[in-house]
Amino acid sequence: MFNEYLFFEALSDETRRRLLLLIMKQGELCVCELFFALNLPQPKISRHLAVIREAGILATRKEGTWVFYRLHPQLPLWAAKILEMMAQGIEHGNIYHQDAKRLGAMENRPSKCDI
Amino acid sequence: MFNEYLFFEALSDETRRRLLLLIMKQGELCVCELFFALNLPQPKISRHLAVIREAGILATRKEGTWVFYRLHPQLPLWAAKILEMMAQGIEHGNIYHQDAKRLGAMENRPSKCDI
DNA sequence: TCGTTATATTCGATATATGGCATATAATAG
DNA sequence: CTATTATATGCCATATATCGAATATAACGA
Repeated sequence: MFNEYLFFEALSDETRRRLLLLIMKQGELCVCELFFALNLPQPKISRHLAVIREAGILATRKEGTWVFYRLHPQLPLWAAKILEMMAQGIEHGNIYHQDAKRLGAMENRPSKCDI
Repeated sequence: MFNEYLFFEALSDETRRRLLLLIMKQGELCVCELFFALNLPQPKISRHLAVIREAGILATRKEGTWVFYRLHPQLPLWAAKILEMMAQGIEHGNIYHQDAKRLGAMENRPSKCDI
């Protein structure tokens, strides 16, 4: 069940907030897209995603070698609202804009493939 | 100006969430009341309050030797809403109940003195 | 099978946070 | 002034988080 301690811990790191904002904006993203957008070492992305996932905030879906992350469907309402408010409050920061921009410039995105 | 990094950092510690919940519920509390309610060493209370205050979440008012803490009046709306949702999401936990109970049992509370 | 791509994990070093205890400061009363 | 109460801070030990680099795993195609 959902653990408030892990939830707030997950939000306390900027890299994790960057990941969350992108995922929330796009609905679902695979690791390589997040990796490309944030322009950080892949193991770092992977580890931070694991922290968010283990907090119950993200769910995953596998498709071949890709792993897609999305908001967890059973996320408590109050937690979902906090994430919404967080996005609203911070999305105007430069870092988040740059992430979105890089993602937009990415070619051959798995999300956009028709399989 | 308000710093999102410090804001989420402040929410990531349980002692600080306990302090915030009590202050939000009561409107304003002095350190000795929070100290009594949480039943933790006074320096610990003081330092955690400082973290929340330095994050721009709390404002203080001095009255003699007492220092009263309340939500900062210029808290951004999105941040205030996050605090509300946080309270809603976690207030049913045992720890928070016990804090409120101890506070209720405290005698000679500065807040309740007529000066 | 081997090689490639995508993702996750381990390890060890370093940074940051937290805690306890003692002490400092500040305000007030006598 | 001194003593007392309320609050804050300094110092140091310890716990926890984060990082980079290397490596492991997993799925797929040739």
